[in-house]
Amino acid sequence: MLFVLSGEIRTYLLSEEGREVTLFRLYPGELCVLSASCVISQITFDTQMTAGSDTDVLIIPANVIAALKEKNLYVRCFLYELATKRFSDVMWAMQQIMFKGLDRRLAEFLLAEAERTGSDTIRMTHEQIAQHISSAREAVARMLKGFSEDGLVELRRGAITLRDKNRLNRL
Amino acid sequence: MLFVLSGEIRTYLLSEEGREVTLFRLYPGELCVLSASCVISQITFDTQMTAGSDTDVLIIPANVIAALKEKNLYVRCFLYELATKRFSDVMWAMQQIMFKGLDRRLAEFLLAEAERTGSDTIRMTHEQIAQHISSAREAVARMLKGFSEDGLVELRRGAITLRDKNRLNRL
DNA sequence: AAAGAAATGTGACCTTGTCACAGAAAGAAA
DNA sequence: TTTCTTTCTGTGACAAGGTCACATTTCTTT
Repeated sequence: MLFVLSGEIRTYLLSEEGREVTLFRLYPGELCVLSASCVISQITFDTQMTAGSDTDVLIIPANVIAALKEKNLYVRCFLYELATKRFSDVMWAMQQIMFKGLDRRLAEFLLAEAERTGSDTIRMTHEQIAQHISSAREAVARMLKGFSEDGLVELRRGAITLRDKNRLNRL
Repeated sequence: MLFVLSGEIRTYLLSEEGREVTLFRLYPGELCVLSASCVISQITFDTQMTAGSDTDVLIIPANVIAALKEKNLYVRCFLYELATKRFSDVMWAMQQIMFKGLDRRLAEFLLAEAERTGSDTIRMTHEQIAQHISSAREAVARMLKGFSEDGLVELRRGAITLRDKNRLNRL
């Protein structure tokens, strides 16, 4: 089981062909049980995790968790509760991917990133953005170009500056 | 909270525009907590349910569940455990939808239905099949036509008969 | 039979993912 | 600085599958 101290962890599904679907991201202070699928038998799927930046994590070994889970009902309950919380995160991602067009997803992501980092300039490559919104690099590049032509954003290599947040919001 | 006595319940997400994404199906003897999102605060998304055939269900009122959950830790744990089980179901559906082509999804669905009902003739409309595999009726119709031209299935109004399960499996 | 409803067929179009490169910008090595 | 290499980004062609708008067909009901 993981506890994030610093940095950022992205959790995603990986298909046989190598396609990725991002489920959620973990930030400092967050705890995640999906890596403990060996302990929680109800979790029958596999997920991948990768650090988006330099990251410190505490790893609690599976056998420790398993022992605690057997001994203490509160721990057991807590673990399931955590899993259920992630369930909701995943459902949010699923609705985004299934129901919203790429333009909205991209706009929402850019706005959320600006909010999170406290800066209107997002230092990320198209590739990274594509991973986060579960799309393809080329599609993101084309969409960003469109945004840029509409004066919504300004593009530089490795960075995107938001120029008109209101109109981005209106998508 | 729902307990299915007979029939079949389909649980799905509904978008603002009316698109549906099927999450899982419930059969007799199964219990589902997603309808109890008011009781389990970690569940922050909404789902829809619809009966696929005449169905009998036991409905356990939210306040009963809520009371039990507060009083008894085992009950609380059990509820979260159920939610986690559904989490896995949903992840399975998600992988199907995101990673597999329509041909495979359709073939797998037909084979699974034949298995489940014990008959090689599946009595369903294209519309219903499309709902179950979260696709569009027209796409299913076209794909079935292809299958039929390849001699994999035989089509009649309201029913599909599997003619070559081996080749369907090989998709 | 006739009318109506339900199921299916079809073509056109749009979005987005995929593939295959080409060009540009930044860093590293010389 | 020049050159080489890596990392980004841009672009066109294509395919899958969802959407829309109807046309047809088949079944039910009256």
